[in-house]
Amino acid sequence: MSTVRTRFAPSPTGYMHIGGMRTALFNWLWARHNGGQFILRIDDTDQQRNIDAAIGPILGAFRWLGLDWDEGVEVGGPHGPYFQSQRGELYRAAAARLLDQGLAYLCYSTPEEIAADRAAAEAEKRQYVHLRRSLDLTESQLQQYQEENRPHVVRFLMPRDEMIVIDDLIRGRVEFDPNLISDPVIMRADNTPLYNFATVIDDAHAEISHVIRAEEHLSNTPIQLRIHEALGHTPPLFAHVPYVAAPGTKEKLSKRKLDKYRNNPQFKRLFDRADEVFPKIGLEGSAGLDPVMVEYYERMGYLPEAMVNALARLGWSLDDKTEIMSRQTIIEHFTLDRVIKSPAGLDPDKLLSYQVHWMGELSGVEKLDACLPYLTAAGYVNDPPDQAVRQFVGRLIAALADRLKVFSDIVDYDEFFVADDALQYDEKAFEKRITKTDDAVELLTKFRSVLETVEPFDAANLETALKAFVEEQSTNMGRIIHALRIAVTGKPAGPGMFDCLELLGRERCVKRIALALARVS
RNA sequence: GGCCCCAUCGUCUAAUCCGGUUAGGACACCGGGUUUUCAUCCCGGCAAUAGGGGUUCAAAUCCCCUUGGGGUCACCA
Repeated sequence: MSTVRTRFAPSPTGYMHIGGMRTALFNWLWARHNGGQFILRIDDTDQQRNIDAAIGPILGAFRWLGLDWDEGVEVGGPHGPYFQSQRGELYRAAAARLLDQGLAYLCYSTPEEIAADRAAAEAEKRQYVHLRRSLDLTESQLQQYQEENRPHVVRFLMPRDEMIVIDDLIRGRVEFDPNLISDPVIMRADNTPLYNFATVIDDAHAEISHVIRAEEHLSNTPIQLRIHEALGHTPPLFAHVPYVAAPGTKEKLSKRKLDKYRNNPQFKRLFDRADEVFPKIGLEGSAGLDPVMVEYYERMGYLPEAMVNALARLGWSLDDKTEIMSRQTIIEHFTLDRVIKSPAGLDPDKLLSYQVHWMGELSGVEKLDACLPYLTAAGYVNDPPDQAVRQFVGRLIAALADRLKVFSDIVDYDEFFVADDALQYDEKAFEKRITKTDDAVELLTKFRSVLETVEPFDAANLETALKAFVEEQSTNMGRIIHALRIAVTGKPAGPGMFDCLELLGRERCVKRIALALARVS
């Protein structure tokens, strides 16, 4: 039994797409499930200028999600280098071999000639297939061209004799007619390789056992299969996973359609949230980080556990009911035969429900450490936060409980950090609960005096005090508690009222009530 | 357009390979309960085999056609 070796080979584009991440995850999962290796290679056949900036966010996404790689960029390994741009010799040698054996040929057809051939075919309503004109060149012509240094590419000579059969691990048996496939260019005129060629060399060289990739590569597979054979490789097994669709659609999720997604009801909420949260923490908003990127979720404060759980469930299931799965559980059960064939739309609501679950597994300290950076970035607390801040935020997080769904939610609770006279009020709620509730002012005024004497000033004791107060005034909780909440926090919703009071402390509560009272008149 | 892939609740999916389920679960939504608010939590409800032909005692499941969606046809990856 040979080892399972999978790979993910992103091009250095500077961002990590959600769909690509899901494909990477499946590769990683399959390797881990089988105790094999996962390789991270960079497909930069086009020379890249700022490679570090271009791969940084990609590696960052892998690290965030905890997808480690056994060989590849940064970690090295026995099959390096792991940048295609540094493997030129390998490709040139392979091309030379193919040329020697007559399995590839120099193609001198100019782009104009090819365009003309294509136009002619179209005019006759015939399917265009590359004409192999250069095969008809005489020995002397070839020699002459070579002496002239005439520009040429190398084309792989597609064997036309039999149907190409792919036994795809996900899609089953798929057949292609080679007579319909043009001889692919494998080396450009500048002697650099094309993807279809480079990937074959690299996969074989790295002894990749399973090529798990997006289904748009299915039509490249017959070519790659034949190139593998021509080179004498045992081809890897192929598994083509469906693409990830935009929420509620069957359309492939694409960064080029961002503007359209702003009108997608589910995505719209994510964009809006980005515009709300990111500027507060010194980022650009949805124009800089959008929900097609993995980084969006990281910056927003989603948990890697939630993301992995959600991504794994996109096109794969464990059984008929298991939804919540840890990384270990997923690794244990992940198999390619349970990957579905049809595209799946990312569902932000479902992602959030996983998030709520995994957030619930965290300890207070873990939440604290994750929330603090948001508060310092927003300027709500000192940087670095001192012990008093840590303690206060820790208590706030405890009071927030399940209300904190993603870490960045913490910046919504500015009322616990701003100066009393800078408190923002929800005007509608203020009006309803204070201005237009006839005895609110009176009750607030009286209860303020009570607050001045409550000792100790903690939630339990405050609750007792308020109950006694309500009884004494022959009123009910509802008459005062809402008014109190608005007066003290400015908002109609939030943590338990008594927790809010305790958190703020006597002095601030008393002052805020006075401030609110002053607003009425 | 050629070639290839796909098709179950609004969404993610189970059951499809190997025909027999009241077509199951989750998210969302709606209703109820818990809660001082919000959030959580608990209970209940709504809701699907794209259409048409076959084969069969029996079809979501096998076959064919139609329709719809998607991918791909580069000196991109």
